Amino acid sequence: MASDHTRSAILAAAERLYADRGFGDVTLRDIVAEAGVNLAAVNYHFGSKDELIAELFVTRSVQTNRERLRELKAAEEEGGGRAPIEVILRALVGPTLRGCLGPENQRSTAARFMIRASIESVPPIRRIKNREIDHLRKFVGAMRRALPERSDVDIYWGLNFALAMAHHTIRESERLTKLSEGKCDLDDVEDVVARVVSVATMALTAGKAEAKAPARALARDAR
Amino acid sequence: MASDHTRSAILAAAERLYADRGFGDVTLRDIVAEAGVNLAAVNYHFGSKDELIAELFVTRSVQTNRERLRELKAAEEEGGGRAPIEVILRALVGPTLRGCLGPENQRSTAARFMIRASIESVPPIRRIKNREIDHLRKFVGAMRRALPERSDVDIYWGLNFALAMAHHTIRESERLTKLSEGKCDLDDVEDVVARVVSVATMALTAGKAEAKAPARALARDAR
DNA sequence: TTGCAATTCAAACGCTTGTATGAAACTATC
DNA sequence: GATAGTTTCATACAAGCGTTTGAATTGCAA
Repeated sequence: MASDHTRSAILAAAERLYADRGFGDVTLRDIVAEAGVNLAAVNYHFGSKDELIAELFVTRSVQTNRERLRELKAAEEEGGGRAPIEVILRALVGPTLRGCLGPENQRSTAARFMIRASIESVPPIRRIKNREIDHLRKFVGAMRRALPERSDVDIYWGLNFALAMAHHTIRESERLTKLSEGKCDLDDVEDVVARVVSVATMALTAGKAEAKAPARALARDAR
Repeated sequence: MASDHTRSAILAAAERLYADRGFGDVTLRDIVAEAGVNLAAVNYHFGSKDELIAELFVTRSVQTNRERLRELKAAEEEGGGRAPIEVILRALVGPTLRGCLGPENQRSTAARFMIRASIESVPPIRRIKNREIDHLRKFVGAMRRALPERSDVDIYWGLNFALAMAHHTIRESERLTKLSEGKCDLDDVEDVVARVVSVATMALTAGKAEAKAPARALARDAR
């Protein structure tokens, strides 16, 4: 089994290069040069380039998913099997946003890699994302419990919009910064989380009893 | 100038192939075979592969942008220089959604091409999207006029979330259908538009006077 | 130390890609 | 109907890619 040195050097180099330059123009030769290993090592240890990318993405996304479920479970246990919708939504989008946003200079390689994965979406990554549905169903279940009078259709749309706001904000963070001339502070991650959760909560609760508080205001003072 | 036959045959074939199989695995040789023209014709008429892709995307996106601005202008003129926020948002997301969603079997090649462009985002397309900011500023202006008491930051976030919901729904329409086991009807485009507009309106008006109507209901019967 | 499996290595393979070339075939003008 | 300009064509090019090969090296167990 040796020391795994070569294997992890490849993983680290690949993640760094993909994060910096995207999947499109990073070749295996770039990766092995950065890692200081032989070209054939990639195929020896991973089988193929796609499997290398897949392993990188799987590693990072199970981390995020685990964090999501941890928050969800904690919230539901605290509430005796039923968590408030805001907290569920926060468990859904919080880990992703925290993992990908934040001050650029202190953004981890992993974070930058996941942003790339979100923007470019190469085949091996897409294949993995398609298997994420079971994971999302757990959130659907929790949301149903939190909003028993809401129709399934509304639940699905609410979930879709929550993910939409989180992922799009990550993907287009640069554009939003430019459009707003810096007025939208994407480094204040908790403010972003609060905004997304607030809007998603409104989407899910509008029309019945109206969200307890204006929701925005209460989420706001994290700032 | 001849008949332009070759040029447009290439454009049509390229759009069709990209729409069907994505940018990743369509080569120039595939395109010229489909178009029934010579390989060198692409470089003769377009200069390079990237310029061909760029021309395809520019053509389609100026169509969408023109439609957006037409709706926006009509609404503002009708309201004497100030349109209701719902109508502005509808002008923003309506054309895109109508252009990309709808029953799959009657979805135009152009629509499927734009969905691909939204998912895969190759370099020449990304370059063009980055120049879209000026276009968005016109909507920022309209939104400011509609909601003069709202801060710029809130306006930008509202715009961001509206685009997020529209684009993400397009990108992930397949996943949403699968997750909801068909309960979310993505072929009912006007319902999707109404949902996005409704949520975005709430996001932009929450905390002050509360959106006049549940917004959803009134937008609903467009169908 | 010997033997064996795991790992590393340089080199090459085979294929595909976008692009360039220069001759041939048109088209229209005078 | 010769001429000039445009467009098409077969073909080749050069580069880059992921992958494979088989020999060399290493590390560990007997």
